[in-house]
Amino acid sequence: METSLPKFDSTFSIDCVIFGFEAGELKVLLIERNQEPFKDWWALPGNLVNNDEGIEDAAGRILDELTGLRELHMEQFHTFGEVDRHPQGRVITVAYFALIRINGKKEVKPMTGFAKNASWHAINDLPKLAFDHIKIFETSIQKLRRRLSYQPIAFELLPEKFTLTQLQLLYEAILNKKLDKRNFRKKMLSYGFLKELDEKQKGVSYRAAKLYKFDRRKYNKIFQNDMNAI
Amino acid sequence: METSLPKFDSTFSIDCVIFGFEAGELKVLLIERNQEPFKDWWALPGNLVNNDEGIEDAAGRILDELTGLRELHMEQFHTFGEVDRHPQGRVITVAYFALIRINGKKEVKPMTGFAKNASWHAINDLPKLAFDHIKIFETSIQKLRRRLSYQPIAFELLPEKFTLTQLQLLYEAILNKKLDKRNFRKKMLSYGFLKELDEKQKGVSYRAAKLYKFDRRKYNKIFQNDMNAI
DNA sequence: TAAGATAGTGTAAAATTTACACATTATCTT
DNA sequence: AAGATAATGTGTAAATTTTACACTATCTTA
Repeated sequence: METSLPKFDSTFSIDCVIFGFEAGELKVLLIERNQEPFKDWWALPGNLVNNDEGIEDAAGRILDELTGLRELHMEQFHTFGEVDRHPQGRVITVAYFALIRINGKKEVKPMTGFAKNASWHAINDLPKLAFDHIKIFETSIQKLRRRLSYQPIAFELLPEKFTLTQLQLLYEAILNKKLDKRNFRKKMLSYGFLKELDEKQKGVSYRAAKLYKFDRRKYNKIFQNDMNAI
Repeated sequence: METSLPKFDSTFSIDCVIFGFEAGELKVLLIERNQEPFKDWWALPGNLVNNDEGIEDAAGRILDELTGLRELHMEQFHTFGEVDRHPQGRVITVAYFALIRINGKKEVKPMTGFAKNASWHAINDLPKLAFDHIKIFETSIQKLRRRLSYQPIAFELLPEKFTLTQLQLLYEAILNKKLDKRNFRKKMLSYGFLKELDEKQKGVSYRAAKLYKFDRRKYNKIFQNDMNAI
């Protein structure tokens, strides 16, 4: 498979680990490759960076092209630069994670022929991945966990209005451990950046929970001197 | 200065923020450039990555060439990829910080003609830096602060045998705030990874302090399940 | 042997974290 | 409409951690 492909000179690419939260599970968006090498394998969405675009811009563009998703929260987390990462030549890859509210957007449509398919996979049940993408994924989850404690990233994964139980389930999914309900709620509310709405959950067949919103303005006020955070 | 220089295609480089601790101050090693652009300016040691070397290796090599330092603790912390970072063309730079025990090695000798000089600068008193190096530096110190709380990096900056006061001064320098002596010592010792030696500080004109060593084996045992750390 | 300089030490109050269980509310079923 | 079902929402006491705070001990030098 790999021997007949042309070699290229040093190139530069971006890979994205796109996280979503659905049905109490943390998921990652993978594409099914439509090109050699690793044709038909699952992979992280990624592509080469153009010479005339900044890497942040490139990350946004690539994400859009491969998944049709735009304007997501994206953060760089590591750069991978081993010489043998790619069978066709030297590729240095800056990895980003992106956070998305899956909501209704369950269906994702690749915008290029590069990927023939894109779908969500539970992080505990990933298929075999192309290149060194499993390593990139593992690094991403470590960084995500770490940042969860000092950046308000959880709210990028939830709908605008959410219940405290949903928030807790998300924390549990990211941290991969159970949390105590009362303590979790007490702590979250104590920060003061959650705004209780006059609205309740709908469409559930049991007592509906109160909805909350993340109040970014308050968050910024509270953590402006930073170096603290959640 | 910049208009007459040739343009190059996209290239890939590494810059290092080299931290040292001396006389109670956190310092950074800068080189004085010997080439355009920014000839005679102070800059972070950095250079292009070769096509046949991994970026970790490149970081080590570049550091060695520009400063004569080897085998330092190095960690990647961010990649800078704006299109206009370099006047001669597009350069994407992976930034590393390196930690060094200044000890006797105060004199640093660049091994290439690329830098005509290298010297230590207190972080609160840096000269004007070439390119976007001040931004890289600022990012590095933020990352360093963050990592101080979950990785045993302080010990990379101290001599093998150190006093608790030295350790505290280092923490204060990195975090840029005063700490309480009794609380600091209590906390540090409570971790259990500092080994008290039967030896005392020498050459001081006052009561000599006990010396301690960082016991990495114990550290690893304590934090093997990690996600906690200091 | 006195002066100078830093090392080394303990405790109480405050704040935070942890552990833990049941009554409430809404829906659904019969 | 009564009961079953399913998740919401709530408080307290104990344990732990963090904070604030000041004096004696030890060594060197003059």
